[in-house]
Amino acid sequence: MENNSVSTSLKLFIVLSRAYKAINEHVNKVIHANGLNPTEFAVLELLYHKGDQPMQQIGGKILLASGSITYVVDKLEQKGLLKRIACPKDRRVTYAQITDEGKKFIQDIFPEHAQQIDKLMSSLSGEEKLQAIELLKKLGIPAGKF
Amino acid sequence: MENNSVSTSLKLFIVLSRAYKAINEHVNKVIHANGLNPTEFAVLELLYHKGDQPMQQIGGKILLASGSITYVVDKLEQKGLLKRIACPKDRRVTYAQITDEGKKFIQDIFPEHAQQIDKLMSSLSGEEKLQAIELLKKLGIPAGKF
DNA sequence: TATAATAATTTTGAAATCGAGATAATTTAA
DNA sequence: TTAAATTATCTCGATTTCAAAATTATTATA
Repeated sequence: MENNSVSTSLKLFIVLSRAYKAINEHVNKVIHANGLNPTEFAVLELLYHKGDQPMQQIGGKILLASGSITYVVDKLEQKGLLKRIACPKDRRVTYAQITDEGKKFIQDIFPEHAQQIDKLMSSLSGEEKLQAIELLKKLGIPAGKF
Repeated sequence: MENNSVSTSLKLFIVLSRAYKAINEHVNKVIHANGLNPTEFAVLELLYHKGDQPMQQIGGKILLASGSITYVVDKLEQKGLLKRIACPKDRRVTYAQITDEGKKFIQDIFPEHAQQIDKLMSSLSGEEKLQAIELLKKLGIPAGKF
């Protein structure tokens, strides 16, 4: 049974992918219906919940290449949902800052977003969700080692 | 605590996304190093493990728009890893079939692929993996309801 | 049997993402 | 202090994906 661990891992990989994609598909629909794509939403939500961010850090947090950040921030700036702020201490750095309009947008959208996710996860009990969180935490972190 | 369920679900959504992306990032690197992109690999693996598939079904199984299937199948056909077979019973339908070269490719790649996934998941014990599989199964399936 | 509705695939144009290189600013080291 | 290395952002070209429309084939209906 040396093979057993590998096939269990493969199975886990498959159900992980399915679960992620299935849930995301629905979440993305709501975001899209509100005129943003998932990446734009992720950036805006980051700024809303975590405050101003240097462009570069955005890339690290939502896993996006530097060229893509410029693109997404452009889009959001064109829509008036964020603005660029030059850093006074380091002129290489530009901060992205959510605008009042952006805040209003997130405030309008977020409750629906959160509730939809809750609905999509209603097949698990509260206890099961906590179990899943613990297991997935373990799974997510150590991948950096390889 | 009416809010508690929602915030637990949000947390689960976040760790699910992180785990998926973290693992996928590494898996994709190996695939890429072998000259395919993740979508091409998914199509080829599907054909290898499940046999010939009508174009349309491929889209359903790996969650891809019809136009994208044409594109990916073109790519794989150009690389000699699959071929199109006209359906004799319904001339609207085209089957994608893996070639011998394609089979050889998967046979070469798959063990490394599987072992890498096993490594990436080594932070969980066998028992934990089985738990995670059960929980994620529950999570993945019912999303179709919404 | 025609006609209309449905279905499968392809085509097309636009959007999103990446990676590599360019530019500009800062820091380190000689 | 100058030169080299590093860092942050942006630009550009290529790839991948989608959505909508076009094409071709089949099935259902009048």
